[in-house]
Amino acid sequence: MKKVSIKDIAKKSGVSITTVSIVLNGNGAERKISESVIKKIMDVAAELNYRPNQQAKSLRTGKTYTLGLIVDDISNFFFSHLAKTVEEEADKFGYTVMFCSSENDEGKSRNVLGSLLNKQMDGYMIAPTASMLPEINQLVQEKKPLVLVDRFFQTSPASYVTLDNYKGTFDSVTHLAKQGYSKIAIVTNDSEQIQIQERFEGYKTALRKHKIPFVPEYVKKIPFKYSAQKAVKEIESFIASNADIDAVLFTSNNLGIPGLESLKNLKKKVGEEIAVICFDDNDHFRLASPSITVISQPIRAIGKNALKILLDQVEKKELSQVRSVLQPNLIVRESTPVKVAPEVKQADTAGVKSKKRTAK
Amino acid sequence: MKKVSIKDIAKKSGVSITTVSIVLNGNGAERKISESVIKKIMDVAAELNYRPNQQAKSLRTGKTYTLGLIVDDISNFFFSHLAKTVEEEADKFGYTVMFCSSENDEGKSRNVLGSLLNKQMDGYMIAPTASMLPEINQLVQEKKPLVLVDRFFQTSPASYVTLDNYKGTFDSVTHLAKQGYSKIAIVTNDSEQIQIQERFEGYKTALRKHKIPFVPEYVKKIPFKYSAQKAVKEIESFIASNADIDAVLFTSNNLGIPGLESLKNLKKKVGEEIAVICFDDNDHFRLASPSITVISQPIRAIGKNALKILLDQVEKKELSQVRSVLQPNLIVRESTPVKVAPEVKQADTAGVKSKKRTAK
DNA sequence: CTGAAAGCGCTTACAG
DNA sequence: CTGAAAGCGCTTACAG
Repeated sequence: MKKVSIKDIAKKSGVSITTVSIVLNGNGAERKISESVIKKIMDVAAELNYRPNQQAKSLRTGKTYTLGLIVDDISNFFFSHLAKTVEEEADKFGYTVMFCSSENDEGKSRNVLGSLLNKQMDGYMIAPTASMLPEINQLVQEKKPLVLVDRFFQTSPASYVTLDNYKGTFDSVTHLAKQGYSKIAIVTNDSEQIQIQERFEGYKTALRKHKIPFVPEYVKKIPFKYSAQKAVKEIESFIASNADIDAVLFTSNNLGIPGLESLKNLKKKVGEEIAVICFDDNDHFRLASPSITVISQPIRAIGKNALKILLDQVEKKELSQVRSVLQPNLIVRESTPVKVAPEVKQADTAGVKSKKRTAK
Repeated sequence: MKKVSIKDIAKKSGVSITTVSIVLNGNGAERKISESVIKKIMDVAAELNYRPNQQAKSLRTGKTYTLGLIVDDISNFFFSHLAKTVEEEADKFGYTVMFCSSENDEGKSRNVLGSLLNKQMDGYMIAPTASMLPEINQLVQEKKPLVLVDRFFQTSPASYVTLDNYKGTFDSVTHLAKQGYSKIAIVTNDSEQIQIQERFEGYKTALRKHKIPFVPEYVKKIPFKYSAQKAVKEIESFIASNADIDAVLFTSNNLGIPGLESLKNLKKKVGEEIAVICFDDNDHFRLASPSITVISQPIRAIGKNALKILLDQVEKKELSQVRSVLQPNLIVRESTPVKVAPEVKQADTAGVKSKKRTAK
């Protein structure tokens, strides 16, 4: 009753394992195996409830039909939805996906990548941490199918799909400026990661364009490693000590949720006392009262694109670097109304800059 | 430059592959391989950037160090958090996890289970759909390590970890009754799944206990398959056509989010015009205004327990059925204040039942 | 202390 | 039309 193999089927059908293998792989007709033998083999296989051992197949053929996905944290809204899409799409092509969380940790990411490598994934989809650059380049050099998601390295030849992060924050600040806000804080991550940098650049450039002075005190950087609780505390004291800001931009889901909690704790009325924009949409931002204006990422498109790029490599259809940059989508909701300034000044961007702020 | 194997290391070190295998598995000392040979082999392996082929190892040893996880939908809050815990814990023991979404679909779940089976997982953790019963029993019969999560089959000898679902809804209704509500609706799934049934039982029993009549019109069952949008519409018309209800209980995250959206659309004031309790906690319920009273599941504990049960089977430490039932936690928030009835009746449960409702 | 050989379950030229 | 044999990259008795 133990594990049935093609050997068992061969014996029971009275043919060789070669024939069984051919038939089971659907090449019976092509190889002109007789109808009766094909039927016999199929029947016996079904009867014995045969399951091909993918390990053995892979060892022989070099294909595992398994893809490895490494993200920061699978429970994060963005990544779990990305994983869903990737899995759905992969399934269509007969691939299963193995996922790992890097926890944004150098050691952990090295470990999980190593273990995926040992398990011979057919391809790798990775949201890399900064420390992974050497490994990423090594993968490219070894010509392993690989696509980076959410982030990438400017110096690396690895393919990637990412968001136009710059545009995301640029559009946010532009929207805030148009609504009459001029004391726009940004809460972002303390990270060298390209997407974080670009979000910050978009913020600064948009301020300049709208003639709003850049105020270093309005910038808060939270380390990735902080727990949500710790982030809440930090953001709370940041907002409290900058009582004059009239708008705040959270550059990720992971910052926006704690951010809103901070504002709730401080009893700052969102949309009235302070305008809020968050990166990444989610249920809470949509359903909150007031609902939150967001920069939404086209998560499904990101996942689909990345998977396509990856499978094109796996199937050797496209091996050169492909860079896919998708556009974010500003969804205006209730948290960013036209500003009703105490001075009842016209909500005109040009007019707002006048009052030069002195460093505190 | 292609794939380095132990053969390459053997050649370069001038020893046999047997010796290489022994050393690489850390049994060099035990097998009394000379220090110098060990060092030589290790050096060569490092130099060649050797990676053991897990496929080959597995084929030989029968262990893949991979666990399969099948859930409804990995992007769902409950399951993505469960996945995170499972992955974290598995990693501690050297296992990687492969996840699949069954999408609550008979065909899809059969497919994903089949492909995991072919890939020879060391163990299976499954949130089974009703249709999976035969496959589940087959797994048990074949003595494959298996643990069910979130749901189980009363007739099946498979181990499981689940929530005391009955208590979850029972406590909810009790809380509502104590707060003075007596027209308590329930929005649940249209499903035979045990956990759904139990939640419904808890609701009915609690009503009886608090002498609140059970009103069939107050029950709304939404099919699993409905999209969130469709659920919103259904719940909206349900609430609209039962204007007299004073409280509503959503028996899952997947119902609570659309449910709150419905109430928002209807401009029904949560906590004032209608009390709300949801199953499963999440960011939105916690941060909403008013915040939502919930029955929270100890997701981490569920994941940890399930993984332990599974690994105990994998390592043959405990092979008999183990049933783990964890307790839910009622977190009272702002959506279920003491009822201020128009009649200013005492918030006394016994007194409330008086006014007999006529079927609409 | 170390190595030759068998075998895990498959596929794939090659031969007839 | 079908089969014998080699081999994928490992581990593991067994022998010396």
